[in-house]
Amino acid sequence: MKKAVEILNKSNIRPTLQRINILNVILKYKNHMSAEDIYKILQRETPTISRATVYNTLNLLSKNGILAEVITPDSVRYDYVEKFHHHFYCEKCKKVYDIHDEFSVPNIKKIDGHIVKNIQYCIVGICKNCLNGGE
Amino acid sequence: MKKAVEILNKSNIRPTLQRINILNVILKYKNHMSAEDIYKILQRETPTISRATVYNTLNLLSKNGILAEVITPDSVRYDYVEKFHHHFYCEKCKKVYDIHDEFSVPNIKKIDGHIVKNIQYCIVGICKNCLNGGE
DNA sequence: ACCTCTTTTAGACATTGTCTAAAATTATTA
DNA sequence: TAATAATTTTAGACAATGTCTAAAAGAGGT
Repeated sequence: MKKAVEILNKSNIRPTLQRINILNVILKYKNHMSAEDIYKILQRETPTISRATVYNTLNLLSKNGILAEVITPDSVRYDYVEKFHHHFYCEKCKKVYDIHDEFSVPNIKKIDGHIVKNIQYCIVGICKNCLNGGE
Repeated sequence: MKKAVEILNKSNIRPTLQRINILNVILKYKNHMSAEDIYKILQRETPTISRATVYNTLNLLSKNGILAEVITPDSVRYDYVEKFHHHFYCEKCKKVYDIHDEFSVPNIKKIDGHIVKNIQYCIVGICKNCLNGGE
């Protein structure tokens, strides 16, 4: 599985073992996980991984456009995005769903003098599954 | 300053002392504060106020449409909204700014089978003030 | 090898939010 | 009014999320 290494190299990010592992977790589970989720999964394999490394790496990958930060009411989730899409957050089960409907987001780089780095919809509600009583 | 009691009564929420105080803090400071901010301010006057009361009340007021929950990457902020507007979050100073530009938000009640309760933009970047070196 | 720069670690600390059982308050009924 | 029922608040433990720092480990260039 050399995809992670390629992705890192393309952005001139030194492909350390930790970074590869972190990216691989995201590529494998496609769950919109929080940093803590990713940290916990990695700890099972490599108990010495540091929380700071996970947070720093996720930040680095986001800054380089490799990951999208999905903002939810309870945490930031990370998503490896190949095709742009929106996200829906269920306030009951806390899951994030991809939304492929194409409503547009204004393409602004600056507003009222502030520099815009990231603009996204936060769509919050109760998901299909929870409406049916959860599982 | 519009009466907190009136606002509560109009929504049939029993105007207890704690609820009045909480709402008054929001009406007075127009700062897009987090629950913790509000809790800390109230503690100065009434040290016995409970964190749970603050969180429960903010929730109740939001559910009744009295307050808007502004979702940011680090916390939910509360805003007493008279006229609908958007928000900008500065990732450096953590401040939230009102944005009165009118780009529209899709008016959807349901998407992919999920019920939508709240849809808003998350606009993140560096604010005008921090660009000028902060204060 | 040596030196320098980058990266990771460990763990304390801070912030944000949830939960619960008991106490206090308010409303309702007898 | 007194007794009872329902609502609200409290205190504080607990949980989840995120930041920070100094020291150690690792990698690259000469």
